[in-house]
Amino acid sequence: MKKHQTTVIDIAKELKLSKSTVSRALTGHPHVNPQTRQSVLELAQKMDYQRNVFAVSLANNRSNTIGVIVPEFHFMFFPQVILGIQEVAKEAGYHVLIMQSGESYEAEVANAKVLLAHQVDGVLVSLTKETLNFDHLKVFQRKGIPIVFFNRVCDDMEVPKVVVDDYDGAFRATEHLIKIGRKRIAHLAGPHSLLISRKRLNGYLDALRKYDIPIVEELIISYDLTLEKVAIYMSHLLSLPQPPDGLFCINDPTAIKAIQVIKSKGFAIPQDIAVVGFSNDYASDLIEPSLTTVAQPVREIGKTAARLLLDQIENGSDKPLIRQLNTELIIRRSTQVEEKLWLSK
Amino acid sequence: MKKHQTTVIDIAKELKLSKSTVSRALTGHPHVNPQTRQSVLELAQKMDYQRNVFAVSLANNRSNTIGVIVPEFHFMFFPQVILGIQEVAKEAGYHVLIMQSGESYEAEVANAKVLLAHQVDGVLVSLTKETLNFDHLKVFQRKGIPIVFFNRVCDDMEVPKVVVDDYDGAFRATEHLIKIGRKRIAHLAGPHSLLISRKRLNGYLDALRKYDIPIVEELIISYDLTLEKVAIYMSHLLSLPQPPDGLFCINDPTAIKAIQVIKSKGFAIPQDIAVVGFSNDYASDLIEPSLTTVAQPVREIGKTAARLLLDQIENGSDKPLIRQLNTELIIRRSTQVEEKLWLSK
DNA sequence: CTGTTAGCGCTTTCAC
DNA sequence: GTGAAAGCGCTAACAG
Repeated sequence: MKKHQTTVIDIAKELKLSKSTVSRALTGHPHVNPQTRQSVLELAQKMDYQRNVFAVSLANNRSNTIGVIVPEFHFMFFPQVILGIQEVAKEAGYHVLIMQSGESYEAEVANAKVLLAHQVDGVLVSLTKETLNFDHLKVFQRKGIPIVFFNRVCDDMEVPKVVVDDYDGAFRATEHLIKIGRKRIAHLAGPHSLLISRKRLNGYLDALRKYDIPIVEELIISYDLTLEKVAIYMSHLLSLPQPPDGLFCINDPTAIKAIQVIKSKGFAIPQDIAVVGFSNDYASDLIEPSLTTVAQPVREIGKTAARLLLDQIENGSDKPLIRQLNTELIIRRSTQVEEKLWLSK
Repeated sequence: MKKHQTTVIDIAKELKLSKSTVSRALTGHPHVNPQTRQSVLELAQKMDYQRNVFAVSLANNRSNTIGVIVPEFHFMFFPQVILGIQEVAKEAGYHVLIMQSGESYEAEVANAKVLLAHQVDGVLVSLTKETLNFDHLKVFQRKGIPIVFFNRVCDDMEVPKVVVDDYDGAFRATEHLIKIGRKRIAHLAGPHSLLISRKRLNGYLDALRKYDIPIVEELIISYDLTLEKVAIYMSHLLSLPQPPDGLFCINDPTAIKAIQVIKSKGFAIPQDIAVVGFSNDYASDLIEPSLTTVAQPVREIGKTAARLLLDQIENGSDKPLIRQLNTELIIRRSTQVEEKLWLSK
């Protein structure tokens, strides 16, 4: 059974003070007799006193809490971003409420409601791949609760966003494949609903255009990020009369899965087909061959987004600026012939 | 700027009702005119009305929220467990507050305070590797707030716990190494502070004893799970006059790191040294050679822990039972000679 | 420096 | 079926 929790009144009675004084002592208000404060603090400690945030929030009409909504927890990307968010939030004295939507639009809507009900002072959100309607997020705007998007951003809303330069990353990844002599470069793209899919696709296309490589429709496959399907698409690509000699994947999990399929079909990487991913996942350096990929400053994304949000909360600045972080192409063995490897050591 | 949020009073005024009636209509109280309820619900919808959980919790003295404290987010284990927790909690109508301690005892203490302040109805906790004092958690008990440990459990407190059979898993992992003919089996163990380290160590020791393999002190290295150190320990082991021919690691990240070191030193896996991990991490099937490991029912751990907690919260049952889930030995190439591989296909 | 008072938004008796 | 009033625990003027 839940027992009675000790309140300021309990402490006040015990010390024959008023609850206001106790409250002041506890919150570190300046005009309190050091003696008084001392005894209040001690007694509070002894009685397991714990400020009831609900009462505080109710009284202050602010919760000192920010909410985070991410689409999934299946790979390391979002957990890492959250680490960055927590770091900044903690420093500023904010709690973080983490919600995870499991890539479901409905869950995202529900999560938004929960955060709203918890009176968060602001929200950081990365959309699910299903999200096409944004009413549940516009509610925050209407209520004047700052919102910042990161990674999977919403194009329809004029709020700050933190992204990496997906276009540029994809461009350079593709350019790298071209520079090592690949001519038939396939692209396993993400769903069109996600802006990042479209930006990465554009980077890929423009790189081909720049180097006058023909764009072959059948080499571009857009899919819903359900990893199981990668095997199907890769088998298809590899069984084409002219299979690709290069492959750029929307993200690392996709690329890693693709590598497994390619190897199982007896193709050599990178000799027959060179592969590039996107994200620099934990596993990309572990597989054989290690994966060339576009690294994102993951933790920095979280920190930047959190800073932007806190800035809005505390200073009310709300220019809908887009903070674009840089990516870095990390070249590993999936695009590197052996000789170069020796040279670089 | 945060704007005025719509309250029951706003709705009441608009509809010329009392706030009590509005409240009753909103909460689904039986004695309300269906007509009235209908109009209240509609207006609430239209006005973006959102129940203020703080006010509700304050009035009800319960939050319908459970807290979760995990040591880290660096690998997939805890995020996956949380998925299981959320699944069960959601179904029962509870919110989940996720806190992450970054393996720091101090952060864990702070996290416990936050949860306390948020009036959680119960807590699920997995300890940091630093945690040796449990006062911050005993506070929950004193306040009558149910607590359930999982994975990294506390031996000092009489509360329900959810673990996997670490001893048995370690025993079978070691036995497997013995059965493929290994005689000098090293063990990279976790810190003694963690019960799971001790249990896995015991499983390892007992397996050796059962098969009359001498226990060699110099082959057993206990470390603090700081992955960077694995290289040092492995180099040491491999440079012994008689290097080990088998290796059992406390967890998969350790084993994966060990494999990289072993390969870089020119030893063959599994011919020179066979390796077994623990957890069946996402990456264990991706590395070369793929890692034999002890799989844990990760999501099930979360679900079981959540169910145990909800049971305590709602029915007050609080037998300090220990729920032990089974592990499964997954044999992969890090302990398998090539021939067998062909046979099994 | 400290006490008094009102009120945050909601639920919940107790009347009618 | 609905309203009035009290109270959850805390903060924040306003007096003194």
